[in-house]
Amino acid sequence: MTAPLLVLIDGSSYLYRAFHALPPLTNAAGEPTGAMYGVINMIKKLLTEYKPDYVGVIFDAKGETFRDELYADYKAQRDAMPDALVSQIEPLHQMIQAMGLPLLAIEKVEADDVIGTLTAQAVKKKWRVLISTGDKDMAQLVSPQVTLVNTMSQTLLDPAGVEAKFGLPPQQLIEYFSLVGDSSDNIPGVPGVGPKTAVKWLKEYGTLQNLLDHADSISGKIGERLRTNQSQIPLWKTLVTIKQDVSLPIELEALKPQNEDTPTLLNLFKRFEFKNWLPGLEKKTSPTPTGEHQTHLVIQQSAFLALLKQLRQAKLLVIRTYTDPLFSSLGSLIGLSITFNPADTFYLPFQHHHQAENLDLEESLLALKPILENEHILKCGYNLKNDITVFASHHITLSGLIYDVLIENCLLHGTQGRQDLAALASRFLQKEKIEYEDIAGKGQKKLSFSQIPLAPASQYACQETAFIFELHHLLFAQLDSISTLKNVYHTIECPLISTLSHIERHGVLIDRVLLKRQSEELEKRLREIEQKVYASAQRLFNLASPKQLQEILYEHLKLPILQRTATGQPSTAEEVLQQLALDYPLPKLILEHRMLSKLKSTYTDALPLQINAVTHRIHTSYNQAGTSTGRLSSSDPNLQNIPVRNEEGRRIRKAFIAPQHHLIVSADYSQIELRLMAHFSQDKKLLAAFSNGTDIHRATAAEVWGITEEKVTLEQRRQAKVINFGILYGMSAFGLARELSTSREAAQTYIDLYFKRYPGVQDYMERAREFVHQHGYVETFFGRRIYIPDIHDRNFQRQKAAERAAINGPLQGTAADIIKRAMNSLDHALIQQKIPTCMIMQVHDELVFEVPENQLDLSCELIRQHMVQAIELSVPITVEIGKGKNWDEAH
DNA sequence: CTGCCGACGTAC
DNA sequence: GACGTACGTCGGCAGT
Repeated sequence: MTAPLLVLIDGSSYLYRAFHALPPLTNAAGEPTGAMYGVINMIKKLLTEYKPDYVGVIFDAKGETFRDELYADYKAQRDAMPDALVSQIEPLHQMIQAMGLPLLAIEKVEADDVIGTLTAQAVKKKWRVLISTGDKDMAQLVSPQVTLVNTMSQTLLDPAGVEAKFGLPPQQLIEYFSLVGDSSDNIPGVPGVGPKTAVKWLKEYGTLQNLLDHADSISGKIGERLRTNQSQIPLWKTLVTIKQDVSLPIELEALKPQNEDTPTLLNLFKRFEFKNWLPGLEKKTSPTPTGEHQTHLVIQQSAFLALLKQLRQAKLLVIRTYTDPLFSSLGSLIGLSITFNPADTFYLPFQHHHQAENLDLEESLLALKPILENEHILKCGYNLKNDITVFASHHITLSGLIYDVLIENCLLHGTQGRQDLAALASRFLQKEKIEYEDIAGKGQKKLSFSQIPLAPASQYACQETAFIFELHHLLFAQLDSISTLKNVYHTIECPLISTLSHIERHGVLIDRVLLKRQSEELEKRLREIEQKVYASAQRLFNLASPKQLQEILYEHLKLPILQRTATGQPSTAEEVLQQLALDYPLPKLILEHRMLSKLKSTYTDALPLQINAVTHRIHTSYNQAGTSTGRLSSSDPNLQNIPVRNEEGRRIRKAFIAPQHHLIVSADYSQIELRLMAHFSQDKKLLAAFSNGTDIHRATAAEVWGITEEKVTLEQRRQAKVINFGILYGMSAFGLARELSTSREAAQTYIDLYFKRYPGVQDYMERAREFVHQHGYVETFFGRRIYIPDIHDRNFQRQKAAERAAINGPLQGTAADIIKRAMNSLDHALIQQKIPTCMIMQVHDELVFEVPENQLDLSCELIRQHMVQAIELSVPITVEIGKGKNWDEAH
């Protein structure tokens, strides 16, 4: 029987070498991956070649070690680790652990000393040891039982090898390095003494001590050097000696390789796109088990009753409703899938077209209602807002709403990539979901859910529910480990789900007739402009086509090309046409046409088509998981980009009306992001300006131009406003210059002056940049993370853009958190106090309400209070409230 | 006919 | 190249 083999891998040394030796690979998301790849590749080779009985992968832990304490300059020559390397450490550790390999990173102990100690312990047990490192210092550990291997250069070092390489046996290497020094650790040794001299001396005198005892007899300049440095040599010796007796929190026997955690490893390899290793792993994970969970199609009354019994005892129910897309969330329930353990999933058909096989909808819902409304039975789902709305239309208030895997994923992993259930299942469970198209078909003959035969429908629904259960299990464990995110989930996002459902369901009343009239008027004006344009250009063409317009302007009429689009085409964007309009007549007409056709196509024509036939209202959809910063987005239709900035556009808002005896109330946070900048930066001047309640743009103008506030002209105030907005977005001199139509130099002067007056703001920006480089995300006041993966992009411009996103992120994100908190507490208060005021829209820093006339003052006061109380900052929060018969008047 | 992308424009 | 976050419409083009 041969002695057990222990392989010790110097992870830090390889990580560093791989990072510098390999090309800077990244994945599609821009995360650097090269060093991880190199290290894992090396480990795999090593394992295949030596098949060790025990393995340890050792890394330096963060922080100082005894060597730093002994010698302040230890490794002082080394640059700070580059971000692109730092970011690879954590995932690399995860991979190694997922491979089942024991990983050691022990605080205050260097990897070398851990390796030395483990080696000594193994030698005592008569094990064989193979140390895999790129570091030549380790040669001092070599003995008949201990061999060194440099896996990158494929060289082995046994005692004979050491002798051949250094000219000395391993046991003399410590004294050798004490004399020669080690430039990679910033240990100088004796200046002037290199390998040759050191070997000569040690051969002649045997030991370092004997050499020092005879230091006087060494002649020449080199002898003098030895004598002057004599006192330092013991320190060098301590520093270069690898310790073999540190105390370790682990036994040698614990270094047995464990089973590989294939799913986790597969996740990591997928994320970092280590594609050549995926096939091997995928073979190991069992193929998608459609039969893994038992699906129960519940059509018998007896089966339904038995299920009810089990549901009542459940702690957590995963549910998912199915409706026909035509009626969407306001429509009625076609079926319901439900599970309390992923091994058994149930599908309850209510309105499928095979009528004989449906459960009775009314009767079943009546029986399910107490369970669905029971707050103590927690509910879990995917995009629960939809399910809440469906149940609400059946007079069921889904309660005990805790877990939405869509939102869990969004908080934990950001909004990158697809977030649909199929994508999450593939990404986190390595399971492929049945495509909806596979059961419903596509194109013309696409079936609505109620038309799909019962068997595939229930198979599909049960699989989804089982996946949601498993995803929740996985994602919640992650969420649970990050208390700040868990807090954001429970205090902000989770209550917001039902708040949004309320807003969407209530909808907004629209004056259809007014929009119709506006469309007709716009149509007329557009025709007139078109005729003029065709006359002027001497051609007929499609004004709405940038391509055709570009041909007319730049080829036919030969106007100067002032700017090009991202793809290199001559631009016809507004800004460019504004310029051209100064010298030519046509661009001005086109601009007017652009504005009017935008209004018509996007608003006056499109909005009426979105009016619900039953409620006569528009029911937008708010997406809670759609933006990186935590803002909501709105779609179908988007009510967050209704025009307001010019009179022409504002007419659209006149069509957003209150019903009889009601008014529209609009409440918006005043300068919320600049106030947050004041709070985050704690800049004295900015704090003071807000505390004094002065006009912030006027105050900024006064600071930048060095005048008193009274002397600020309207033009200066306007420019200061542009500067303030630019600051929030990290705008450059170039951007500011363009915005103010001034020179780059002048803009740079403004920026310099701004930072001089508000130094705290500059500090804030620098802190944000630093934070994002270190963590890959930034945080809001309440602890939400805004993930900025581009910060690791090798493309300089993208990295700069990522820094700007990092500056803006905490401001935009905290503002989003604040208004969400206000929405939740208002929604709750209005329901609790049975006030018939309804929240009907959110536009980032504005909330819009429909208020009965007789409740006006009370409601406005309530709204203001809840909005103001949503956060406590170093500066006051102010809310501006307007009222009117329509949204335009309410401003 | 359908789906995707670029260009443009609207909001905060 | 140069200002952060969204969504909708249109034309154009490649595919069915």
